[in-house]
Amino acid sequence: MHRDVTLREVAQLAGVSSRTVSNVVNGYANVTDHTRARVMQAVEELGYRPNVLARNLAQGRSGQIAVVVPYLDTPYFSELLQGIIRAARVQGYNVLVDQTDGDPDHERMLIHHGRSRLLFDGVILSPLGLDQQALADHDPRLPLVVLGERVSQGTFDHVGIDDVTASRQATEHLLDLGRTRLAAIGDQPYPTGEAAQLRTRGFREAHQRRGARVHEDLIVRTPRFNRADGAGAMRHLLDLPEPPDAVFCYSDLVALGAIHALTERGLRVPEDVAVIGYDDIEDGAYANPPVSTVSPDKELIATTAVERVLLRIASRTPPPGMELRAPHRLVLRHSTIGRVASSRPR
Amino acid sequence: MHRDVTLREVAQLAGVSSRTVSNVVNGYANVTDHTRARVMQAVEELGYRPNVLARNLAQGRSGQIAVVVPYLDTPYFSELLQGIIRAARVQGYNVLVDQTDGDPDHERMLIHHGRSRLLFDGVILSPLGLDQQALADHDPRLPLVVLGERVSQGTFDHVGIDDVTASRQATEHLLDLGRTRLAAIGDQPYPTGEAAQLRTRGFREAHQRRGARVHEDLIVRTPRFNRADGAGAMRHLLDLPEPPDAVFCYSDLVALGAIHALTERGLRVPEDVAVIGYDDIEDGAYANPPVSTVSPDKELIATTAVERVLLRIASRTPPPGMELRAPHRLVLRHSTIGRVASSRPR
DNA sequence: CTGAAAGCGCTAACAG
DNA sequence: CTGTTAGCGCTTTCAG
Repeated sequence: MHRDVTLREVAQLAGVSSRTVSNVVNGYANVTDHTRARVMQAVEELGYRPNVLARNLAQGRSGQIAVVVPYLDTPYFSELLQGIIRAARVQGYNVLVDQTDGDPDHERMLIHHGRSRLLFDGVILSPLGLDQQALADHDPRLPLVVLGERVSQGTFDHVGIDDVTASRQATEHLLDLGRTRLAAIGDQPYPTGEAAQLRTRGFREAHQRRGARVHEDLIVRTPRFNRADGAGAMRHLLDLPEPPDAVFCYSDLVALGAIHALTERGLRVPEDVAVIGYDDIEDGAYANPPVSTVSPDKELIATTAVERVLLRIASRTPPPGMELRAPHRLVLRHSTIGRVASSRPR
Repeated sequence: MHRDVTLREVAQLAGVSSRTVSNVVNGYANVTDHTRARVMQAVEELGYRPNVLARNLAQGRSGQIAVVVPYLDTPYFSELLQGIIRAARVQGYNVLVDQTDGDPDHERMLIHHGRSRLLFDGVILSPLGLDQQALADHDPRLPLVVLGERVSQGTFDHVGIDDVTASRQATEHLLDLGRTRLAAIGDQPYPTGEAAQLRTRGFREAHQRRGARVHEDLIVRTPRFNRADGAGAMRHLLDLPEPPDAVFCYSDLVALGAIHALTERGLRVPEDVAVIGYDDIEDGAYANPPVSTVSPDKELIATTAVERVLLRIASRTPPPGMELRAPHRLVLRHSTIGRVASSRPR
């Protein structure tokens, strides 16, 4: 393994100082066309490529952001991650991905800059194990953007959609279908379950607005928002003396699990039970039946998160924490309205 | 923003040289218990945390591997990525994730060490746009592990399953069900479609073994292995004068798309058409009906890939390229065998 | 087992 | 517009 070409060698060959080469390589305009050409030629000739490690050390930044999600195999997160990586690359940033499995200690470590400094310049975090309190305690020097349904504490940005409104609209849709016994799957009445609680609030508000009464025993808790939880909760609901005729699920995975359980029992969706989900993942569109859902603008969430974290990285003094709301819309498919609409997704 | 604590400051406080602190921090045994304790205390007291950037430069390695997949929102890749990140973390490595969208230039850039040196110490690549030829041309100094169905060229490792056998078994299963008009969705008869070609080969071999004849017009090409392609291909097949009574899909997504199209036309799976997929993604298990599939040992593929790339990184002289085969098994669900088996996945 | 000191390759004051 | 030079903070050879 022969030694790599260094900046200095390029400078030597081009007959200029290393400072000038650095300027050329980094596009700092202060160079004559003529010198630039000479330098470029030397770069070509020697096959020079900058050593990021040295640059990082000299600049005191890594040019990387960390994206931290609870579970990578959750379609919602992978779809989001995709957008984040694209947006970051455009800005010349690389993305370090980490998965926490919802482990609070792991999440806590990350908002304190990991176990070593400077590995990443900022973090985009989708918290699961940490509540508001714990999040507020993050290293104030670490540019942080939080995704999901937490509220900004002034020291970091928060990007998400209006969960209460979205949930209310989803529930109203079910009520407007003439359904009367609505279930909700996914409540989490404890500090780290803020996302879930906002959705439950929307669920209640919808009933209130439509003058319907909430069936408290049809609000089911689940530890996570995955398929297995959805299926389990649905089975539980079907075992009740008076099962629901519609279900608002706190994620599309939960909805898919619920539909799985319904089918298993020989029930039809939506004829016997209407189902609506949340997140608008691709699986939902192709499921049988295709699942109605709350569709957040994921692309915008991703680009906004990247934009904000880079802005924080670039700022000398940390900007105040902002609350950023992306738009959402209700996407109606067979799982609530039946085969009346065109069935072809996309 | 106050300056960070450096190794030297710790050394000063502990009354030892920086060399010793370095030894302690990195666990190089050559230190007295006594000195170690003193150093540790100083570390605590000052809240010292090593600066990775400096360490990287001094060591000439980044402690990162790049994982490069065509599409992050493809469940198969996100499930694999999950395993890779876990395995890498155990070894103290961070994972840089990149998505190529199958762009050959992007892939080519990566196997030549990206646009700058040392950003990552090795690469795990799932190629899509590059064929054997192009892959063989990778920077020989870059530790490389290739996933999927390519064959090692001697200069990198290849980790995958035995596609021909797996595909043959899936097809035999359909034939053994008594189906006679088998379709295959996903063929790609061009240089970068090696994965697809191996599956087509297995499809043919199965017919041969069972003494059945291959219906050439039922082998459908698709540019990708996603839901939309699956649905499109299935619609095409259903428009034929004599549609198939069973379909072997080259991915579970294709299978889900195919089932979507079948349901749309009012056909029943598997009564009218049996469907089997490939990859064993979670969606398949919860789909309606649950999808039979070829299940590769993803966990093993992930850990093996990490193991091999780290081994290559650690080796002074590059080890010869190895061909590593992970096991697979056939998972039978309703989409081929109907409701006879237990329906609860997992 | 520990100390001193020379880099790692690049950036960015500070002149000129 | 370009050259000189002093770091960035850590690792690591070489002595002792």
